[in-house]
Amino acid sequence: MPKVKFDAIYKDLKRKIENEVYPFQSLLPSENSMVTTYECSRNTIRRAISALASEGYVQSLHGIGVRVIFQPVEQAVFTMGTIESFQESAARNHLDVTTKVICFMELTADERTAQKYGFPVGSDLYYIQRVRYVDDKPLILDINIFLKDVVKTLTEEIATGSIYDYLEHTVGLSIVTSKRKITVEHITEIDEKYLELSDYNCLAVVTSQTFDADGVMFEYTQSRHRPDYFSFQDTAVRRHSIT
Amino acid sequence: MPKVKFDAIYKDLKRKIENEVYPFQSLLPSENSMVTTYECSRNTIRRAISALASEGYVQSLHGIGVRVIFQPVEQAVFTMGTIESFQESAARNHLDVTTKVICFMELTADERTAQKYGFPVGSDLYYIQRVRYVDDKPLILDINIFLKDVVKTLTEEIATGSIYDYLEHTVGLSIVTSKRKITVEHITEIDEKYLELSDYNCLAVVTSQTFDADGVMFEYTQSRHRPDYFSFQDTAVRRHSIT
DNA sequence: GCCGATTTGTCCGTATGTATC
DNA sequence: CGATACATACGGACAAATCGG
Repeated sequence: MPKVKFDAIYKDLKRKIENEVYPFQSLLPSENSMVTTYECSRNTIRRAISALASEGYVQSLHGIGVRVIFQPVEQAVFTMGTIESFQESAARNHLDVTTKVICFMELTADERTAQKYGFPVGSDLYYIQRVRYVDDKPLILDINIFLKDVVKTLTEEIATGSIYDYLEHTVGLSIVTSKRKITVEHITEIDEKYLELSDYNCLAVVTSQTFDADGVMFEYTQSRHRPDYFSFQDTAVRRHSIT
Repeated sequence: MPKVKFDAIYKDLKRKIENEVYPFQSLLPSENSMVTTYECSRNTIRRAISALASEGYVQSLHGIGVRVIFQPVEQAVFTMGTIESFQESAARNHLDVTTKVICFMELTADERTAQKYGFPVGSDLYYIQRVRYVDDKPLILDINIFLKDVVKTLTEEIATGSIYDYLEHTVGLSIVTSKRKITVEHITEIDEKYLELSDYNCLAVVTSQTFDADGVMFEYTQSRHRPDYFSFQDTAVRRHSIT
């Protein structure tokens, strides 16, 4: 159970929206009424609402109320949205997942490597290539580079499971911010070798840099997705400061 | 000038980070010290900081401070990130932009159309196809569908410019939430006809639904991007509630 | 290992402004 | 105009994490 109040309220509202206790297009109870039902301050209610708004669940309307704009979506086979690991995404969709490590090595960043990935020259790094299978179909080619200083001991066996699980629970690293970029690129020989690309000659590439709680970038990842199973979702809210 | 206090502070900090007054990896002044420099309450400071955090500019570290993790990026030719129009993106990068309308029609949503795009059956719609050129290169094929009730009068001439400008300023519509999905799809005949795709056989497709202030979805857009000029950026922050 | 200073995290109560109806 | 509802802002209180002595 979340012991943080606004988080508990956020989760409660989210659940009620997903279960259509508050259906699409309806208004949530007013902030003031929620203050009494949840026995908290209005600030706390507003924090929960703004979290929902940033996920595209609701929309605040000045002078009117907070409207539900969530609609249950037809989930693509593999959808990325918030910052979650492959394992988490797969689990959310009840999919059978395996991972094969095709390359596991340690290296030191030379000038070119440092420039390309953004690590300091001379850093000790892990370089890992993995193929991700969902229901025995090879869908993703992952290239991970980790800063050895931060992730400490990493083995091929750990890489077969969830590296993030390892980092969060065993090493005790709390992952915080992640910057991502999505592009579409021509396939390479490696892509062709490991992914069953049929007649696609390009694929979706998600590159991301992850920063740990000290603000150091400790991970660079490139996920190369088969187009037919790739989907990325996003909600954007425009600040209505139309000056 | 922003007359909203937290927004002014947000913009000031943002500028200082971009100009490296607060350089990469440094800590911002503590919240309490900013309370005195900006002459405001701590809540107001915290709102500004959290806006910066959600854009990947800074990272709050409990008990330590707020670390700058912004790094000036090599901008791709055309980068999408927040909810901004094609025109705005282009202007931000000082690009020369033209638009050609290749289809402009009105139609009424039948069963199939309504299902496919999420409009109510029987809605009156505008259906528009446009090609976007940047420096005379055809980069994007846009398919827009608008709810006629909301956008009122829309002409081919308006479609040649920025439809959003028209909607915001003339019709007075305040656009608020937008849900997007990014996929990679095979090219169609129309793509081939209008975009110079060289040897790519697929492209990046961004579909989005936009909701107005009343929570009505009034727009469905599919933007089909040439792979070599497509880039989407994103920052995700994980709530550290590792229960 | 403990303590205290610093710093961010959560929460409260209140006041005032502004938009809608 | 008044009632309702969200938006912004203030100031204060206590908790939790970090770090140096």
